[in-house]
This record gives sequence, structure tokens and C-alpha cells, in this order.
Amino acid sequence: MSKKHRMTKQKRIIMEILRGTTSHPTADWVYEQARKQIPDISLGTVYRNLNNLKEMGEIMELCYGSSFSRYDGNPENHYHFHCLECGRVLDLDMPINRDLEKQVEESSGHKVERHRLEFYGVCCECNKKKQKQE
Amino acid sequence: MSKKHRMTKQKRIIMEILRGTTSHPTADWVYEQARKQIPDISLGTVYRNLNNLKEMGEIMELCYGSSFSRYDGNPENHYHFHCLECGRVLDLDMPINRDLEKQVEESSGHKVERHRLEFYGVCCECNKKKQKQE
DNA sequence: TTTAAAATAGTAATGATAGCTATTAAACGT
DNA sequence: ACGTTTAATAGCTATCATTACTATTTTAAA
Repeated sequence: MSKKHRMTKQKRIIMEILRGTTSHPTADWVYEQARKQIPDISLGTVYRNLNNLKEMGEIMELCYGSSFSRYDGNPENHYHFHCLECGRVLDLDMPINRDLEKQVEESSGHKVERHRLEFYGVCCECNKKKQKQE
Repeated sequence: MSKKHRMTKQKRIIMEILRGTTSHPTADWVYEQARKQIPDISLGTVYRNLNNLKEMGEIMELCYGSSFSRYDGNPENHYHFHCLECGRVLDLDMPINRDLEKQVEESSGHKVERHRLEFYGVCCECNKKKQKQE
């Protein structure tokens, strides 16, 4: 019943690009990188494969305030830190806190399956730069 | 230096609409509601005022996976619960956990200013419906 | 009341993403 | 190895949420 998935050169390269960066790139950035290996790859193909890989649970789509999505080659749930100075989105090396889900279940009665946690602030590097300026 | 803000009938009504619901509506829903009071209000005016109110800290823009934003009339930081069955986004009555921010600061060295926490699962009501079916 | 400029309605433009179609190429059975 | 089937592709065009533009109106301060 379920549609079969075929591994194509395009899909493999798009996945490699995502796996090889921690910068949470946009579809457009992935497209630019992919063109270095397949010059006539179509932007539509990039979007189709990003959605495809998302459905397969191989990557994650991250939706932030801006008008475009970012993609994360690490499909395991993990927390992010957004630097308000340089705009980077950094992965946090921090265990997933299941207690938070338990807390919600107990206080609200809803059945919680997962959660998403994003932090905002100023990253180490930008902090150092700011201190030098003072 | 900063641009002055003027209170207009349109802005007041848009704010009232948002303050009067907990459903985290889209810009289009706000537009439909506003038209009941000002039939010839422009959709652009709705968007301009939503952005305006967001800048003023009166409301929050929520960006989820879909292609459109939702708006929250409660500008205080609070957590949300997304029901994967009915699609509703519910406010959680749960204190903001500042310890999480401290935890990130200690483990990563970044300066954390705020965080955002979203839960996903099946809400009470949908759970009841599912149990009846079984 | 006068006046400067902020906000508006109506419209066109933008930009990320999805849809369409003829063609190409995976991967299965033979 | 070689057809055969059909998913995936390139190269478009279409869509739809949001923003920009402009002449006009409205706010609020002097």
C-alpha cells in the first residue's frame, strides 16, 4: 500500500549535506550546496526530498519566526539555542527532560508525546566580543 | 528617534479580538472577525497592526510548522500544548521554569534571556473520544 | 483649529513552497 | 544482463501568506 522509496543521487547528496553541517540551513542553502555536485538539480527536487526525508524521520524541519524553514540533519529530539546577536542556531548538548512532560500530564490531563524547547540569548562568542568593546 | 504610535479604531479592535480569544488565531481569522466591526478594513492593515502590536510587546506571534503564523493575545511567556488529533493549541497553566535557563547557562556558557516550550500530544477531550470508540 | 506625520484602503509585488508534465532512471522480476 | 514498472527528476508555472506602494484620511500635539 505504501509508496516505495527510491534512493536517488539527488536524495543521497541532500542528506549528506544536511548530515555534514550543524548550521540548520535553509532549503536555499542546501540547493546552493547541492548544485556544486549536481549543477542542474532543481530547487523543486530539493524541497521534495527535504519533505520526503522529513516524513521518513531522517531529518527535522525547524520553523522559526522568519518566512522560511530551516532543516536539521539530526532527527533525534534535542534542544536549540538562538543567538540574538549573530543569529546562529546552536545545538545544545543536554538530555531531554521527560519530567516536563510528566508535569504537563499531571497538571493538565493531556497525553503528552513529545516536547520542543528553544532557548534565546547571547552566545559565548558574541558575549566575548561585547566584553572587549567595553 | 523612535516612531510614535497612534491608537486607531482598527488597532484597538484588532487588539480586542486577540485579547478576547484563547484560540491563537491566524491573521486571516482576525481579519474576518474585524470585518464584522469595520467591513472595509484592509487585510494589510491587520498585518501591519499585528506586527505593530508585536513590536510593542502587546501580543506574541507564534510560528509553527504550517505556512502561516498564529497570534497570541497574551504577551506573557507561557507554554503551549498542541493536540495532534484536533489541531488546537492550548495554553498551559504552568509556571515558567527558570531552572532550565540556568541549566543551559551552566552547561553551555551562553547567556540565556528566555525560552520557549511547546508540548505535543492528545488533549483530554480527544482522549475521551478515543476511549469511547474502543 | 491647524498641521505634521502616522495610519488607512486598495492594490500590486514578493518570495517561499507546492503543483504540473514530459522525460529519466531506480530497482525488481525474469 | 535486460526489459518493465513507476517513482523521481528538471524545468517550468501556480499558489498563497505576507509585505510594499500610494494617494487619501485620521490622529494627536502645538
